[in-house]
Formats: sequence, structure tokens, C-alpha cells
Amino acid sequence: MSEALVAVGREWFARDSVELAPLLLGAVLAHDSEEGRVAIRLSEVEAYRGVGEDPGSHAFRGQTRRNAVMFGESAHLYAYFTYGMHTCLNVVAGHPGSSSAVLLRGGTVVEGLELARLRRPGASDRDLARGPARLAVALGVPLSASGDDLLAPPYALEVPTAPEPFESGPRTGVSGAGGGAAFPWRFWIPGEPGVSPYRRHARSDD
DNA sequence: CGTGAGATCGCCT
DNA sequence: GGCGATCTCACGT
Repeated sequence: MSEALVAVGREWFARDSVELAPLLLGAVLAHDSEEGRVAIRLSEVEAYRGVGEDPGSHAFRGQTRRNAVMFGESAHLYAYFTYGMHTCLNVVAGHPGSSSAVLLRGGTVVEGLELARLRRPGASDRDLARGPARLAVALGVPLSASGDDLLAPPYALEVPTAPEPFESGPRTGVSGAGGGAAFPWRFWIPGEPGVSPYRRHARSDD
């Protein structure tokens, strides 16, 4: 179950987001704060491409204040606020200007379980980081952290030396153009508990 | 376990 | 002014 993990440099992330996304499955992202460390093993991600290529992407219509981080260096954090209350986290992919990213949709807490429970009162252990907004809360990463370099403290990111076996399907929550079978850019590790349950809008036939 | 609706606000047209 | 890369609770099965 537990494979070897290694730290990698920025160039490792500077590839196409659809290629990068499944390679991040099984990676462990840690975040340190005054409260302590929480680390999450990623079990579900989604790839988003750049300007003009991906109708489901925040970058589709070009650079704006919100998505500016997507246009910068790889391995930085792109955090965005949605539905009036939720923060979701992405890892920027590709080279500067490619405006692509990988959304962290779910995972399991592998370190700092007690702290994660405090941050998500009432949630079962399985649900602590299952879903993109839940994952952000469990890690303790706020919206204001957008733009942070994930390759420097207070973060630590390690990836598997051997890629995890994965499955793929339509992206969750992306409706209209950009959703559905034309963009099967959601990737997950089959059988892992940290795979998000929200597929209602996606019309997947898994 | 599944479905459904409300919350709540920044972003973009 | 409309809607979103969502989550939680309520209620029926």
C-alpha cells in the first residue's frame, strides 16, 4: 500500500496538466502551521488546461486577477473561493503562461489526524479530506495562501517513485462545455476511501 | 444510501 | 444579474 515517496524539483511539475494529474495520485502534501502539521495522501485530482483550450477552466477566457497564479510558475498553489463559502486548492502545472493546473479533489489524512479532526468537527475520519473544499479545511490552507510555493515551507510535497494505478472519468461539478465525456480529466485511485462522493452533475457511468 | 434544496459572495457578462 | 471546479442538513427509502 505505501510506496516510496520522493521530493522533486519544479521541472517535474512543468508538464501538461493532464499528464501531471495522475502522477500526483498517491503524493503526500503536508502543511505546517502554528497548530501543527497535517499531511494528506492524494487519492483524487482533476486536470484543467489553459486559455482557449478548456471551457471548464478558470483560465479559459484569459488572465484575470483571480486566476493570475495559474499563469505563473509550476508547483505554486492556486487557491480560489467559490459558492460563497468554499476554498479549493490546485497545483499549477506546465510552464509559465500555459495557465494549467491540477485541482486537489480528495485524499486521506496520513499525519496530524487529531488536528484535522479539530478543523472538521463532526466529520468522520474518512470524510476529513474527501472533497476539494474539505481537503483545504483539513490541511488548514486559507484562500490567502494562493500563490504560495508548494516546494518551500510551510509546505512539503512528495510524489510516488512509481505511479499509482488509476482510473479516469468526467470531471465533477463541471457542467456544459468542458463537462462530460469530452474532458475525462478526473483521476482517482480505485478503492481508496478519499475519493469524493459528489458526482451528481457529472453524469459519469463508472 | 439517495435525492433535494439552501447557503452565500466573488467573478465575469 | 446569474451562476459557480461545493458542502451540509433534512427527509424518504
